[in-house]
Amino acid sequence: MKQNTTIFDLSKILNLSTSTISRALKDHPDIAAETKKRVRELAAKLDYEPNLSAAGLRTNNTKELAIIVPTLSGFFYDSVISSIEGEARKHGYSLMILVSSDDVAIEIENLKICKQRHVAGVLVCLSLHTKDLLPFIKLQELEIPIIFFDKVPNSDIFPRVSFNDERAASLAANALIKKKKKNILSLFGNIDLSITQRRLTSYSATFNNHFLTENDKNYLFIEHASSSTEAAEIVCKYFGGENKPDAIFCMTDELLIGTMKAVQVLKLSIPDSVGLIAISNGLFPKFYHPEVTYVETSGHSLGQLAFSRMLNYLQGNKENSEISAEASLMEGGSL
Amino acid sequence: MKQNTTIFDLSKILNLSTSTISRALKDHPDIAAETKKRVRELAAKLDYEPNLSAAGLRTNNTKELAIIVPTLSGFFYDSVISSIEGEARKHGYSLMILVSSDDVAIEIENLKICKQRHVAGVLVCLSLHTKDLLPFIKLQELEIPIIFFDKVPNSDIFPRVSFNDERAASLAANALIKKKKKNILSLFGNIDLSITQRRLTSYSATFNNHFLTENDKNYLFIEHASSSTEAAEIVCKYFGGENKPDAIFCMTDELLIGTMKAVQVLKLSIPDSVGLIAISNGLFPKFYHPEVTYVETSGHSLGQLAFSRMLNYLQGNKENSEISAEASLMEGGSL
DNA sequence: TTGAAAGCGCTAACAC
DNA sequence: GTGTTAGCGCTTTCAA
Repeated sequence: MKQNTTIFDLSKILNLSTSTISRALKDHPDIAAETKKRVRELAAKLDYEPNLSAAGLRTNNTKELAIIVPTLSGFFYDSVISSIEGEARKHGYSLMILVSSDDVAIEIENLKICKQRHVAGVLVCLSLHTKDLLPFIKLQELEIPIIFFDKVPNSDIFPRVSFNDERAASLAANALIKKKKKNILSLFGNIDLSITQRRLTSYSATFNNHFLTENDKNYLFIEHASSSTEAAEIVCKYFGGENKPDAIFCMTDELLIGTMKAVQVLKLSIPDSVGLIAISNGLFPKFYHPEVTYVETSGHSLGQLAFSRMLNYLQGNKENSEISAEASLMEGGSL
Repeated sequence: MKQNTTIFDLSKILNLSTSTISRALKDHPDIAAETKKRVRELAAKLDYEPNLSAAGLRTNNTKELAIIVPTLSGFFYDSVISSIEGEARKHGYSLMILVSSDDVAIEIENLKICKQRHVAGVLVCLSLHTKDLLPFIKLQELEIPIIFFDKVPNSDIFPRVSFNDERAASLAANALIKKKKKNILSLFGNIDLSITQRRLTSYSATFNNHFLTENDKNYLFIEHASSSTEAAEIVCKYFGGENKPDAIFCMTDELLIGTMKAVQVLKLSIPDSVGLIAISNGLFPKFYHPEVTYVETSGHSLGQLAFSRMLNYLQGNKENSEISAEASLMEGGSL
């Protein structure tokens, strides 16, 4: 086995001390330019790379971040992770990935791993049923910053980054109002989730406010589905009946996929026989023809925002507010 | 700041040496059961967790794996990573994620990070245009095992795990032959990629072999597209003409997505007016109605296989062969 | 401008 | 069955 070159090897060859080598490699101002040059050249020649375990042990700065997500194979977290990984590398951090599978026990295990590895920080999207924040608080007490993103706790002792769900939902509602849709099948996710509650409340309120002032009426058929299959079934049911909706709203990409499958089954023509709008990451709407009009809640932006807050925090700016990533309407041809 | 509990803290409280603590926590046979119990109880009480940087430095075993992928936001690598992360955690390993963005320079930088972090092993899917294997060889010389998956080098000094592309393509071809399709629009990816070449060669050969013995004829329209948009354009072109194909074959999910968009534009009825088959990860075919018949090349299986080879390698079984994950036909209703 | 020395937390050879 | 000790590779204080 070829041995790894260490700072000690370099010091012997150059007749310098290990501290000089260390400083030279870090471009420390005390070291003579000539010395730095010699050190750097030899380091390059011998393929020297610092051992980050050793440095991390010594300085208690591992330059490693962790991200905990409920799942990977969705259509969302991959884009968040991708965006954070890129930013992290730019700033000299590596990214460890931990999947909780929406299981509280695994989530706690993952936090333990973060502690064992002395990560510099953790980005967390809460699992579906996390109630107890104590494990997170304990980690924070050890000076490991936690930034919550997407599914964030209702607690102002943590920095949080999420979407402006209220605004996303009202943007969609306004788009439907503008198109004078009257019978709108409105598909929401599991009602127990706070994201569903926020989106639903704002969505309903937007319609109510409008029809209070306008001398007009419309009907919202609010339904809840927790999978794309369920969404498809609901759509089929509504379009099998007499009073067919003139528009469909989908709260998530998952529901959109189910809806579009039903649209194919029913051979509905979009937007002629029925209009369609969704809240989406932005990927799937482009896979259909006509492309689906959607309110964008982009994983990429959320990732950027989460990472920049992490960086701020690491630099000492420890603000614990919740910040929202903006949502905006993207016109396809479906409404 | 609350200090982290160390083995030294435990040793002082229990009046034992650090080595006894260390051994007790590792369930070393030399240590008395009673001692182990006392140590474990105190450790639990004080929330002791080992510092893996320190252990890694000492033993040169970081219990951390890295995975390098060309991209995350596809429809494939997320499932591979998800599967590997799960297995890795089960076996006490963490997973660091590195994205190369199909950029050779970033790929090399990523290997440097692996070296700096002294990872226990690296799982690599090559970037599109990697030619020089030297950086990988150097890493292997440092006793950091590398398992290539999916896009693997043509070099038998590394363990490799990939799909049996020849078999996947011939399965698809045989399904088309069985349905007596005569005019098949066959969409392949970029011809420069070895995966395209393997799939195309086997696909064509399967048809040729069949029509040598049968007194029958058919026409393959072989086209290459490097994006879903291009695929959609090609499909539209063919169905705008006179001699419309009676089936479409898509080599990847990306091409399938483009094809399905074109199908919606053209309002083609599947499978009545045109049959459809793809080689796919298995996710997208389920999003359409009827569900698309496909040959499955599952990211999940590939991940499992890659991890198990890594584990073998770490346990000393250093075999450098290429192993194939099987492909199998999944019947939807599209052919 | 450079060096000596201590120590981060852990493990393991060796001693008892 | 337990303790002593050295050392993994690095950073950093203090001294020269």
